[in-house]
Amino acid sequence: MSERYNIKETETKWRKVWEDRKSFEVSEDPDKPKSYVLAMLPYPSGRIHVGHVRNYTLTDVVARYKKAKGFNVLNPMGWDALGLPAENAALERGVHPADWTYENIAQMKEQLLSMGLAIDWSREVATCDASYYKHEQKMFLDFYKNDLAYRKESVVNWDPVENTVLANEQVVDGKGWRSGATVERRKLHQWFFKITEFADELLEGIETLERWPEKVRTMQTNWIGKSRGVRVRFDVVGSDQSIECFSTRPDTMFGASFMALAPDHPLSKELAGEKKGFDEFIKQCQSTGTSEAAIEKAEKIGFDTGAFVQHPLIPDKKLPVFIGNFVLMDYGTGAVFGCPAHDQRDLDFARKYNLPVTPVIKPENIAAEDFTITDEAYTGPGKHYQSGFMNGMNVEEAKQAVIKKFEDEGKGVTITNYRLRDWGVSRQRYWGCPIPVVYRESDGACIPVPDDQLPVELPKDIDYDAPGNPLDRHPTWKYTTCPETGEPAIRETDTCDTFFESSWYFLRYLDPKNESEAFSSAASNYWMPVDQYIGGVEHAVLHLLYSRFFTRALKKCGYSVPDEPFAGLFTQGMVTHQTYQDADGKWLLPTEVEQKDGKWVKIDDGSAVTAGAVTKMSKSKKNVVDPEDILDTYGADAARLFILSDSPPERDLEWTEGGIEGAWRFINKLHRMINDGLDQLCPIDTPQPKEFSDSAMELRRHTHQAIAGVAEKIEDFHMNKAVAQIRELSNALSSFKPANDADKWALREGYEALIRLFNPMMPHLAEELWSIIGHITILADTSWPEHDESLLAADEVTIGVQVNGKMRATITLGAACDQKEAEKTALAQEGVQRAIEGKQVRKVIYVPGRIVNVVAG
RNA sequence: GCGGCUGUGGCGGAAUGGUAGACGCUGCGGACUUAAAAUCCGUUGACCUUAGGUCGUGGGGGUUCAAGUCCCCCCAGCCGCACCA
Repeated sequence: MSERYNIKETETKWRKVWEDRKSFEVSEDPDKPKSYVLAMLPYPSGRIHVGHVRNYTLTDVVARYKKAKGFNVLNPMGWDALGLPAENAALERGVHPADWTYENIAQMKEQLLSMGLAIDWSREVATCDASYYKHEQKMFLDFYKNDLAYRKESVVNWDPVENTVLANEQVVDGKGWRSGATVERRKLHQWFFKITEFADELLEGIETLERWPEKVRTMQTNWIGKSRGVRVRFDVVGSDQSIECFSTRPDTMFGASFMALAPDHPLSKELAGEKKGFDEFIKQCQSTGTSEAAIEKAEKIGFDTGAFVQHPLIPDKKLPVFIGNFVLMDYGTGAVFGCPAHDQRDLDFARKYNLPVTPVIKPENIAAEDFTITDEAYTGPGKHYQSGFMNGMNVEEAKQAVIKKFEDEGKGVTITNYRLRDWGVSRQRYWGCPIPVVYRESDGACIPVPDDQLPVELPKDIDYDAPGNPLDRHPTWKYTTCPETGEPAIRETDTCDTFFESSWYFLRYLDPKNESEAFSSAASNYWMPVDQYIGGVEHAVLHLLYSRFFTRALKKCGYSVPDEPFAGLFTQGMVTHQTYQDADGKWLLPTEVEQKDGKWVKIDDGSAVTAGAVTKMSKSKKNVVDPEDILDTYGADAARLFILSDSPPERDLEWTEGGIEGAWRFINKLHRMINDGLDQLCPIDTPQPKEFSDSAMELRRHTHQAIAGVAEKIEDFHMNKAVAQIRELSNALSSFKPANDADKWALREGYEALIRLFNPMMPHLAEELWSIIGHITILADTSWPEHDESLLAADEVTIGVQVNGKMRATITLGAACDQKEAEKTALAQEGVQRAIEGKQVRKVIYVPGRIVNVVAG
């Protein structure tokens, strides 16, 4: 009997071997195909969570598999180390953000190391190192010089809890994405990146991202929000003012019955500011919440300014001008014309304020006199009528015609409107990358810090005793001189949004020791783009859109990068866990409860516990497990196996004790099976026998099917199915009892394949067993096994026999069996005979290897 | 409201239009043991007393020799976007 598998000792041993041999360190090798496999870099919070374990396990399977398949695999790791939590720790505990961050990195690195990941740690990067953000500052200045970064005063999203500005992408339902505080609007001088310059390219690029999830592509498309339309000028009656409207449906112009301005439209106040009730109305608009629920319920209300605009196409028609709470200043021009017959919102508004409803498009099969609009706007296709020169045209023709008329008469222009806004990057925080510009005191000129003075480093000595940005209060840091004139100057005290760092880190990994430039063209040309990127879907628009902007922006500045940074993207599901509450409703940790006689109780006092919903692991609900405990108790391989085996990677994974124990049992079983079965294997390197028994051939078929199947499943990210097939093969191997030397050869072939197949999932165990069965090489350097195509198909197959589509029997036929014989065999079956009794066989359908269906009636 | 995804045993989940439930978890029975753990063997969709059947992939229609899979119409859950002109 073999000794029990000593997980800790064995796993540590193999990690040491990989480390000593630098198994996963790579360099550019033009003779080998490359594969850049990347996991989203973690924020160094101090401890890894199960979501990280899932992310890195998936990445590791791909990396190890690709390596075995002969690719030169780059699989790096680093730390997204700038950001708010470090400053909060500083505030709460008085530790310096840098110290806190580097300690966390050290701790988390230990934890990651214990997972046995095939990472090239020589390329490790921490974004808070000046050696990292130095290059970032250079990029900032390159953007500035190429007109991709600019500074302007603008209304910004101010998070009152984090005391900083947020980008539009970071505001969710009117609340800060991290703090949850209701965002305020403030006017500040801010730095922006001109992401809108690439709006069209970013949109078109989405088409090329064939290996991205459809969901993410849709989200980005919606976020960019392109719409084609026309901007039309309406002259205000009795004034020399005019108002511009954006419309995607200018063809409905003849049905226009009012105009609505945004409450904060400059003309709103000018046209109606003196009117009674104006101030109250504006106040009412502002008090409407921005939450989904508030918008859903918010009634469309308007305020009649009393002013009119001239209809641009109908000389004697004037439209009343309202201020509408539903009109957004941020979108289009902040003014819309209302065509109630063909827009539901306009119809609701028109009914409320008794405005005319004039239909101008009707379905073709209805006569004009029979077509009326009651409480539902008509938005379908049809022909125009009551529309002057557009009469008889369909929607598309009418659009063309009216746009041409506007353009000819100089009343309007075709424009493309985007929802996407430029990316505001200024943050009033200390723990970020300093924006490398100074402002000359004499004239306020904005002067870039010259390259040779980079990096602009953060000062070490800061205090958090007062609210606000410590950089701004620092006694000396911001006082400097103008690099051009030597006059006194003030440094920019805003730092960059931390999404800056994550927008290009995958390029720094390519060349992390390079001091003179962010990365060399040679490295970029060899490794880029990332072949497989893996991470959470929560970055669908933020990080993933910013990175796509970055490659384009860098390219424009002369850097050697492809347009698209990530050729393949995989978004993993969340890790969930059951929740537990005690009698008082207090949340309990999974480690505080146990199941006794089918009921959940508290371990310390046996009191009753309510087991609740299975939800995403969260600290507030305490339904978390600490990966370190798991790695410590069951080892890395068991944790990795469980994470891969239960759920498809794109779906949510429920973490269960039973699941991790099941994985652990399988690992022990494999170890036992091979240790106990060593004497049933032929010696290593025995030549292949010429003859095999039927049972050995069957075993070999299992083996070769698994080799082909597992590879295919890993490539398709069906890791759960790959694990299932590995288990099937192991079942086949463990029940095989060799009776002769050829059998022993077949069994060794199976074991060797098995070990190589599960190596990407359980690399420690795989190395151990590989060595136990006699190899002196290591698996990390061993190629993927090759399958023999001729062994995949069986000589005989068992197929079902249906009568009128219902299963009645199964028969075993030779692989080459023809229709006639199949028919004969099928009809001879007792069950088939019973089913066709008294009926006439009309037809027999035979699909070789699949089915026989007897049609009788 | 718009867009997307999902719906299969007690549970997680498998099924190029062709034997529904692979693989695993749980449960049940048994072996080993003084006993337990571990391990091993058997069994585990529902219903009909059995031979053998019947029913079963959220619901309803349809196409087909054959539908979990394709088409149409619903329902439920999750996610994203949203007064977007």
